[in-house]
Amino acid sequence: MTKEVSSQDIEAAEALFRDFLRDRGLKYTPERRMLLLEVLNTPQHFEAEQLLIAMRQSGKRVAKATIYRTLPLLAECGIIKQVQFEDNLARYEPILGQAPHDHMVCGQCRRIIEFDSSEVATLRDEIAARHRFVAAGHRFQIIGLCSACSEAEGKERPDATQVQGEELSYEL
Amino acid sequence: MTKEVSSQDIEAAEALFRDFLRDRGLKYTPERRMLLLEVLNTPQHFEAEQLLIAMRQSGKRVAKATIYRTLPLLAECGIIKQVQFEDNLARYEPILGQAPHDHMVCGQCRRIIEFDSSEVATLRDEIAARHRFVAAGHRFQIIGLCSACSEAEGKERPDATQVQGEELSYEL
DNA sequence: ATCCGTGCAAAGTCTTTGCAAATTA
DNA sequence: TAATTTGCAAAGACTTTGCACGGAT
Repeated sequence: MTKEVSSQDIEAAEALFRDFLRDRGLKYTPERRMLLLEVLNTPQHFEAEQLLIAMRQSGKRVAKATIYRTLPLLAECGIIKQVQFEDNLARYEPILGQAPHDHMVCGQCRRIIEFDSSEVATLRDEIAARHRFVAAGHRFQIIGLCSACSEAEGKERPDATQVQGEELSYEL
Repeated sequence: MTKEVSSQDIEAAEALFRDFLRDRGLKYTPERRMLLLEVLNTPQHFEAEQLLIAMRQSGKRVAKATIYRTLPLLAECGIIKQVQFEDNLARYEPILGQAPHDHMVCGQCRRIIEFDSSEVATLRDEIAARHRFVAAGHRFQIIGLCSACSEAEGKERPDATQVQGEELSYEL
């Protein structure tokens, strides 16, 4: 279930990032490139720490400070996006070729299910318009119980394998 | 523009909190009572620090640790609710007699506008059902520009007074 | 050559925790 | 009386920052 990233996507991302940096008088350093590649390889949400560990395992060494300094840049140029869950922790997710989506979080097993956000965006724009507000984006999250947990109601936590359907789901 | 809290509301809240505590073998201490009252008096969002300062000004002294320990209790019994904005800071808002609402945040002036969340809840339930997910709640936020800021586009930050309409709005 | 970036460690924020003394039920 | 709370300070988790050296244009 690993998200595939084509070499085309990688090139596009690199071009995007490089141009973004150049336009601001910033440099495309090996560290930034390594981070970009690592991020593109990350199937889902991640936080600074996880990225650091993953990189160490592939022998790519960067200081944590560099990660903290680079993530905002990647977010600003639209390669990744910050997402918030209950724990107030800075998480990010790659969004480059991804269709806009929001998340459903199971309060029991912490499983996260993504769903297309177009309807939400439509409603968002309607509501915003009513208040003479110009919507640029939104943050939406449904909290509840996934099918497995609502069926198990009261029983022990079902293990992840028994519920993997065709749905894109993963854990916090 | 201060939200009025009737003595009835206060009594109801106290009863709620007291019962909640009793049911769990916890005690209704003067500190918890002071915090409850202070929270009910807070018109909008607040964070631990603000609460502490507000209380000091009214001569009510409690340790910050007590605040951090009490807020989750008030949230658990439905008197307040945690809300998240961009900065990953623990904010809360009183929700006792309030109609469910979500927020619109102006990325320019940080003004926050509340809006009824019933439509969002409806859409949420539809989406959840499609994924065999049982929705218990949601977190929704529209990010964009408020009317004042979108008109001022590119100019300096409009000051809060010039845009106070009938809308409930306040700042982060 | 100049300005930017990295690493490292120190400093910051916000939040949680350990403990002894003080309270509540 | 027995168990919970509080206040205080120390500890924690996560993030930011200062600085000297190294690297990019």
